[in-house]
Amino acid sequence: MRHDSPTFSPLYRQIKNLMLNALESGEWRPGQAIPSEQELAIRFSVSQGTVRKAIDEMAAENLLVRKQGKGTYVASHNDPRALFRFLRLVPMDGDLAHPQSVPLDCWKAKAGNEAARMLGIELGAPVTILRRLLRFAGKPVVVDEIYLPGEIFQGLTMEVLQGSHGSLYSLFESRFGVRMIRAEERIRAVAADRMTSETLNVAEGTPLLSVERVTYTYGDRPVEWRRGLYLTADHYYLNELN
Amino acid sequence: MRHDSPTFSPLYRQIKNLMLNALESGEWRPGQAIPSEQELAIRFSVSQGTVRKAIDEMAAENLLVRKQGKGTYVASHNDPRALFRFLRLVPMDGDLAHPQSVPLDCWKAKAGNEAARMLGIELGAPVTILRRLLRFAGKPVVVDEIYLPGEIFQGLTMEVLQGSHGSLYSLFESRFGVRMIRAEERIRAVAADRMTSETLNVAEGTPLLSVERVTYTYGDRPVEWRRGLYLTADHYYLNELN
DNA sequence: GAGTGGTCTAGACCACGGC
DNA sequence: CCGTGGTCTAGACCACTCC
Repeated sequence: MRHDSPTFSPLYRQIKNLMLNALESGEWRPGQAIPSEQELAIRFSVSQGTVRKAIDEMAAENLLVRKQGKGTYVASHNDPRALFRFLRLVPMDGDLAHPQSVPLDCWKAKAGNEAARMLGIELGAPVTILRRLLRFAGKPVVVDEIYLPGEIFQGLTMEVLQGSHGSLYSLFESRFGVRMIRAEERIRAVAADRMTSETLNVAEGTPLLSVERVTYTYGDRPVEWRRGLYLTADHYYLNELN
Repeated sequence: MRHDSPTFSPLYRQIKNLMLNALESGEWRPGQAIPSEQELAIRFSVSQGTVRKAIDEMAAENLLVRKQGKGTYVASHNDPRALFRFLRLVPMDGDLAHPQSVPLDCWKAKAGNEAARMLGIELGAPVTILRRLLRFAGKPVVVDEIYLPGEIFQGLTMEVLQGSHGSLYSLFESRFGVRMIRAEERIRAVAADRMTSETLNVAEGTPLLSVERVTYTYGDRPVEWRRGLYLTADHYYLNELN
């Protein structure tokens, strides 16, 4: 019998979708182990090889992490290895000390034209805006302005930010149940304006990297829009092309 | 019997290495089809599944391209889809016209300190230096200065460059048998100097993206070092974080 | 030793491209 | 219709982790 359906999708991909649902619904939480391949094979009534292929894809997408001899785990931004997955800025003298995040400001507003388009929300819908500074070895290097859909990030305040210690995405994951899984960055070179130059302690007009990022969660839903200005005197943005 | 060897490598990876040799030696050439999975299984005396897993990895690394129903092919920079694999600059108004490469200058020199380090060659070894301009829709947007090991790229002259029509990497592949498979880019923001500002037709001091790239061929051997200056008034550098 | 993921095999069948 | 890659299965055995 031929299979003429134009929407054909192989079994392992259907299994993958079921597993994505388990992640999205919160049945399996970041940091926790998911059931063993054998258990999943029984649960979904397929062979272990088919489950395996589904997990393979999800591991390649950084959704799951396999650990031989232990099990398969839901990826988490609490994992320190995840920090530099989204922050590609590297010190020129390989000083790998973690940057320090300093919240500058946090307020609520209504989505403007651009924010609404980027976040896929209504014009005028509530957004939370956050400004923060990143210090490397004490020196200010990055200023970020971050737009978040107000509905999802209710209760995000300066107090919450100041009480948090890991990365922002780690906080978003733990406190708001939002896991960032993919992002697009648009990079340009700009001159530092007055305000930014003061924050970064450089001359006005200094060339800076402008990094606009849209970040997506499960189902390719955009949940963050941010613009970062990077001082690249002692750092560079590292990108691997494969 | 336990396998205590610390250098254990699974069968499919050994097969992969054999196949990498076939690529490196030129037995299989860019654009051509490699033998079928069944033939390879017989040739290497393993099951088809094991060959499959080797090919899977190489396809994921963009070394091979699978085409269902036809066969598996050696990836080639002649393939138009390969163009934007290494050029991440995108027009702000989605104008997808291919950029035009204009060679400006080409001369031979001896490797300085930095070039020698980046290319992994001796200080003073011969290098070929190439300057070229990239135009998008007629407008100058990128100036590149490209350092190539002279030994590998013997016979690269302005005439050769002007007579070539595809991408540079396409030329390198066809004419010099050098296939670029991976690159690292270090990106910073800089101010346009006098010469660059004239070439790009902008004011001196205009912020530009400085993109330093080291490109590697088989066996992680560096074979190109280049510095590009990108005008990001009407374009941006697009990076996908996964 | 028990349990997990990782490898390898052999065979059946499906989807696709081209003759 | 054939040959190609793509999927799915069932089972054996290996490597790693933890108790």
